[in-house]
Amino acid sequence: MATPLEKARKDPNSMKAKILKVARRMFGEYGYHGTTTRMIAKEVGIDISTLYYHWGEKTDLYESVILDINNDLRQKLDEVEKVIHGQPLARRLGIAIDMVTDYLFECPEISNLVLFQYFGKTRKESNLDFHVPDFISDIARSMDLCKTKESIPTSASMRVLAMMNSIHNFISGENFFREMLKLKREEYIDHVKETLEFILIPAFNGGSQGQTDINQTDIRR
Amino acid sequence: MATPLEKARKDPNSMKAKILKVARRMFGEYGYHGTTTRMIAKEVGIDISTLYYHWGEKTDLYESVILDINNDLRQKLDEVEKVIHGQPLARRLGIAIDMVTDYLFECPEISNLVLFQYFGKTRKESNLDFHVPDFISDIARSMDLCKTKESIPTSASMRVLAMMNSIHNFISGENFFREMLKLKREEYIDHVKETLEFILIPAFNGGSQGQTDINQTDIRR
DNA sequence: TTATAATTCCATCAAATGATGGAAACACAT
DNA sequence: ATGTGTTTCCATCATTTGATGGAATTATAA
Repeated sequence: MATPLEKARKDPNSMKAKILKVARRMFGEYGYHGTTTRMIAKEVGIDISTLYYHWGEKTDLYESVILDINNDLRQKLDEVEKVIHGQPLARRLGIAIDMVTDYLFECPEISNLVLFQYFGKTRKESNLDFHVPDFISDIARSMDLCKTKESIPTSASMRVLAMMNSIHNFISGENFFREMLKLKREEYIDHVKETLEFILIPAFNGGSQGQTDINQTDIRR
Repeated sequence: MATPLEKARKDPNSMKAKILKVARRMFGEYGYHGTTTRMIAKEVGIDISTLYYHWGEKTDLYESVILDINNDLRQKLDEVEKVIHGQPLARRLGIAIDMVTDYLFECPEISNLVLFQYFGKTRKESNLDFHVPDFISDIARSMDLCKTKESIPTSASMRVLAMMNSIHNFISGENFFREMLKLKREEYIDHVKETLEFILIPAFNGGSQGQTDINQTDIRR
C-alpha cells in the first residue's frame, strides 16, 4: 500500500486509477515525448496540478504505466499458460495466439507501450528494467523450446521475441493496416489470427505439419 | 530539381544532404516529438536557423525524411527482386532475408521510421501516404502469394506485412534485445537471420519442408 | 574589383511544456 | 460546529521549442 501504483490498483475508482488509465492510453498512442501532462489532465477532466499531486513527475507516471502494463501482461500470460497446459504443441500455440490476441485487442496500449519500449529512445534514459526476460523464459519453456527455466538458449529467446512481436505489431498497427486494407475491425482481427497461425504454427511445429490451410482447422476458438 | 529533397539527393555533400542524413538518424532514434530541431542542428554543427533556411518547417523536414527512406527501401527491394528472380521459393526467401537484413542493419533508421509510421500517432496528422501498398503487392507477387499485381488477396498482404515487420522489429530492437541477450553485434545479426529463417521459411514454403535445423543448410549466404 | 545572390549566424519571439506554491473546497471524525 | 487532513484548482515560473528578421559572411558572376 506504499506506492501510488499500488494505491491505484487497490481502488480502480480512485483518481489515481483514472489518471493511470488515461495515461496508459495516451502514452501508448503518442509515445513519451508526444504526450504532454496537459493532454492527460484534460482527457481526465482535471487540472494539471491535480495530476502532479497524485503522480509527481511525468517520468514517474510513465514508469508506473510501464510497470502496470507489465503486470497486466504477465498476469494474462500466466492465465494462458494454465489453459494450454498439457495440450499438444500446435493446439497450445493456436489457443495462445487466440487468447493473447483477443486480450491485446482489448488493451492495445499494452502493445503500443511494449513496442515503444523496444524501439524508441527517451532522451533522458530511464533505469527501469522491463522484466522482459521473465516473459521470454516462461513462454520458451511453455513451448518446448527449452527444458529448464534457467539457461534458455539464445535462439529460443529470439524465437519467442519474434512471436510476441508479430502479435504486438498487428495490434499496434491496427489503425494503419486496417485503413490500408480497408477492413472492418472484426475482419481485421480474424485476418490477424489467421496470419499469425500461418506464420507461427508451421515454424514451431517443426515445419512438418499441415499446408497453408491449417487455418481452416478447428484450432481456433 | 525542384524540391529540397531532390537537391539533397543530387549533391550528397550539400548542406541539405548533411542535414537530411542527420535528421533521418535522429527522427529514427527519438521519433518525431522526441527530436527537436535544435538537436538536429547541433549534431550537424550548424545554427538552428540554417536548418530552417534549408528545410523550412519541422514537419516538412520529417516528410522529406519519410519520402527519402521510402525511396531507399523501394530501390533496395527492386535490387533484391532482380537477384532472387527465378530461384525456388525457399532459396528466394533465404536470399531476400539475408540481403534485406544486411541492408537494414546498415541503415537501421529505416526500420525505426517505418515502425514509427505504423505504430505512432503524431498529434498533428500528416496527410502523407506512405506507399506501403506498393511494396506489399510487389513482395506478394515475388513470393507466389498472388498471380497478378492487381487484386492481391488480403491474406497475402497480411503475410507480407508480418514478414516485413518481423525483420524491422529485430533491426529496430537491436539495442534493447542485444543488451538483453548479452550478444555482440555480429552474433546478434546471425541470430536474427537464423530466427527469421526459422519463422518465415516453413510458413511460406508450405509448412512441409525441413525441421527446425533448416537453419543449418546452405540457404544463407 | 564590384555587384549580386546564396548561405550562415546572432538575437529574439511567441507558444508550449514541465512543474510548483498557495488558496479554496471537500471529507470526516470528534 | 470545529478542527484536521486530503484533494482540487487558479495563478504563475522557468525552460524548452518551433520559428523568423536581419545583419554578417561567403560564394559567384561580370
